[in-house]
Amino acid sequence: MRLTFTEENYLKAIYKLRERSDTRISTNSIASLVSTAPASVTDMLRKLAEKKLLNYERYQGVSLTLQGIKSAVSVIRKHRLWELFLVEKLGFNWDEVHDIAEQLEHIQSESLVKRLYTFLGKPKWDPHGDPIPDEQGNFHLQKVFPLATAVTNDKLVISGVVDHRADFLQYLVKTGLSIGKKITVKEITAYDASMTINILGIKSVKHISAEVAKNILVTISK
Amino acid sequence: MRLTFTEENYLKAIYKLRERSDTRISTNSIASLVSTAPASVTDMLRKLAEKKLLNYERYQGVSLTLQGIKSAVSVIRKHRLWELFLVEKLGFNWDEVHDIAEQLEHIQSESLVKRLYTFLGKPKWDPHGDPIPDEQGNFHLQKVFPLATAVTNDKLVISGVVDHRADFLQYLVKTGLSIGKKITVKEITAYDASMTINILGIKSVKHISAEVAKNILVTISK
DNA sequence: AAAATATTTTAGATTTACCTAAATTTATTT
DNA sequence: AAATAAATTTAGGTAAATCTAAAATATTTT
Repeated sequence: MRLTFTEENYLKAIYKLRERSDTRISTNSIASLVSTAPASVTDMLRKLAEKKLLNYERYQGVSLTLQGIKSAVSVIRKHRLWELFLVEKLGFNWDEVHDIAEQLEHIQSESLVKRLYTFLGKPKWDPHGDPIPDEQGNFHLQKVFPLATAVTNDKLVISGVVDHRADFLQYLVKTGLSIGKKITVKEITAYDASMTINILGIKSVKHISAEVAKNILVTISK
Repeated sequence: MRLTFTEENYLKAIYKLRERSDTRISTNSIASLVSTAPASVTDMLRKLAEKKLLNYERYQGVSLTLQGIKSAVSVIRKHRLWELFLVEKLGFNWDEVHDIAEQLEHIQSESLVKRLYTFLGKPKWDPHGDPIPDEQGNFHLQKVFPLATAVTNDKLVISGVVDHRADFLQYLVKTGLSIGKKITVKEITAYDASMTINILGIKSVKHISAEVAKNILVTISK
């Protein structure tokens, strides 16, 4: 089924809300994610329900159908592949690519996605550390957790972020905390939960606040 | 000025019609190029004239303003850069890329175009042999003419096509007549203007009709 | 130059995605 | 369990890009 630009954005937003928490997905939360009035969301939900992309009963919230999930994942896959392309091949910084990928994710061509995927070396992760679903829509699983929950002497790999805002990403880049970097937790200050960490290959240690640690995702380093 | 997808397509169509012949650009010809009803074209022309992208007086045809030309050339530049990307980097055949480039040409990001241009090695020609305008919108000039106007013993390089339809391009590929190929005109049959040519590096000669020769563009080989 | 034909424009609708304001339903307080 | 507040939907409209049918203008033919 061919979807419009706007329909795809709604499905993507609903998919993300579903991922973010497992409470009911409200009209208002969708409205704020896609930046429209709640009344417009109601219109669109009715339309998408008619197309069998989601289940909707007035006042009762929504849930994606299998078809809706597939469409959303396909858009997310394209978004992440394009982001990786922009960073890896065109040399953009990872904090500059979001808006361009928001446009590119709607380009319709199965063969284009297939070739782009191969061109990029069948990647599993995008530059923000988010997983890229495969052709069947399956995500490559990995135990990702916030750095804030780590303990002293943990050896970790930075694999993503919770907060995707540009100023946070810029701070990370400046501090040398980019995706893939291996770090060791040296010390955790009890009273404010701030952390002292070492970045592999760098002599000095870095001190980061609990707030920052909450927004950095890591995996165990083998 | 930010233009919509549709506005850009109208400007591109008008630019192409202007290139194709220097008679008046009619409402009907635009309508057929953008596949809409003439009445819709009238509406759009009025709108684009209001935005100072073209000069329009009812019943008198249109002409692009400087601003309109700039916008059209920018879209054409993006189209051709993306086509080259698809062929050179993703391995598409040159007869498969048009529809995808029609979508990609509308992605809005100056820095993306700049980086793509550099990534592709600041190219001057797209895979169909059409010139890619530079950042200032200037085309790299070259004396390109139809193969049909060549004479016996001319040594030429295939540099483009007049007819961009898929079946013609497929015929060319199958016959070995791709962009950049060097050829020599061996014989021209007087009564039907068909040609016998030799492709550099191939022993046998090829026989092509006058119709085909009219649709192949060549330059003098040095 | 009148008539016939072709082109172009106007008039009036439609569809998509949006809006605001008012009404309705659900959730939370008191 | 009323009352109040919050969330959601309905009602009625708008702008962009399209359409068909009819009217106006231009061009070509006789």
